[in-house]
Amino acid sequence: MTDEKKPRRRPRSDGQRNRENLLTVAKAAFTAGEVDIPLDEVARRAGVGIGTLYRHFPNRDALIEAVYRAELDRLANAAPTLAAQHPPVEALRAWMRLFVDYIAAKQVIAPALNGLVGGTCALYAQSGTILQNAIEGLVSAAVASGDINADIDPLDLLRALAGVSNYAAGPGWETSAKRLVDILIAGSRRTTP
Amino acid sequence: MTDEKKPRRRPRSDGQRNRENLLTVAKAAFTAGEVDIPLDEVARRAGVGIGTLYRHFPNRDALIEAVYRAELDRLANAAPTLAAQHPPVEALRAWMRLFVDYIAAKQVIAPALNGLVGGTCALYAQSGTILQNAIEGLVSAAVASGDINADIDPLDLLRALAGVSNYAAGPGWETSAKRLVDILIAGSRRTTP
DNA sequence: GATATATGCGGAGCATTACTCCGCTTAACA
DNA sequence: TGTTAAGCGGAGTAATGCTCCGCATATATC
Repeated sequence: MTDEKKPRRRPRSDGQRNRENLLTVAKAAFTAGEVDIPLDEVARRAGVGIGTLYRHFPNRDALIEAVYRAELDRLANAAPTLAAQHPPVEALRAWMRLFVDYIAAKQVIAPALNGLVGGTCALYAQSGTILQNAIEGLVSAAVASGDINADIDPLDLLRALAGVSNYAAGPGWETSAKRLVDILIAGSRRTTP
Repeated sequence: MTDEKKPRRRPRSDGQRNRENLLTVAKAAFTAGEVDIPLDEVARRAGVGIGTLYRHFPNRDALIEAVYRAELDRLANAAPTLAAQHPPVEALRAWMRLFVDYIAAKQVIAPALNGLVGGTCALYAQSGTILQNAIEGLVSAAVASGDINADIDPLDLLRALAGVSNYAAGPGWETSAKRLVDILIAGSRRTTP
């Protein structure tokens, strides 16, 4: 049934190079706040035709997802490291702060999510899974150690943070977001009977 | 300096009626999840020309803001009532839950915010002020009564809730959001020394 | 090297949609 | 009932997402 044909040829080198160029240009544009940049313009800056762009990324969302996938991976990969270095609750706190830092520094994830969540939730669902797994590991460890409540849904924490990042604006935003991290942690703590 | 000319005539009745129709249709569409509905279609459903739509609402954002302004007002107006009926912390909790209910029932605020926050933050800033005032009143009362921490920024709570509403999806969302309310309240509580 | 061919390139062209412009209509006022 | 300006309507414009298909070229074979 699964008639997967092994590719007979190696992928063409120029194809991969163009793909890289497109991702680089798109990431730069999104980071600079040009979330609504016309795709023609992305193709032009990358020095390829519009057709090439659409072959690599069948629509706008696909391009955006590809750009952020790498970023999200890096964020997710930090989770195990932190878990190894800190006690559970502090690892969770550290990761959440890292999340904030990440958004603050790059200002990349938030604006992109905005344009997407409305239409195709699929993107968020797919990319989000990576982050979900990351935070779930941290939370379950903290639950196991008895530090935080068992009925915490890790996704709730993630959603709250992502939400705050949406409205990131003004200079005081970052400290405000970190305050929220502390509130969330405190609110998740197991009420010592 | 303020050369405000008193309008010489009363506004035309059909003008107001058309405006109402447009708002009604737009609200219905947005509530039904058709956030990306073409404006021509809105005009058509309202039985007016596209030109009429654009005279009343110079662009898409203006229409969306007008639709939600009324909703937000109702939400904000509930705050004083709740404050009169409950002790401070419970009033705050009740209002936050109401916020969630509101979004859950209407599914109106969230998808609209999505399409907007990215581009023009002005809308959120303007409409948001209404909600900001509402929650600030509740929070400061709870601070005054000594129930919650003084360094809580009401906006943080609001942002977290709004954020969760952005990713509202799936059946279990509402209960999840209410759990978050409790987490936020618990995390805001003054640590009794 | 030379040849064959699949893989990838490129941009003209189509469809959709936000927004404008201006002549016509009609409600408000005398 | 006549005058007038506020308001109506939709054809038209510009911008943008996306498709299609002939052409170019990197890869594999001899």
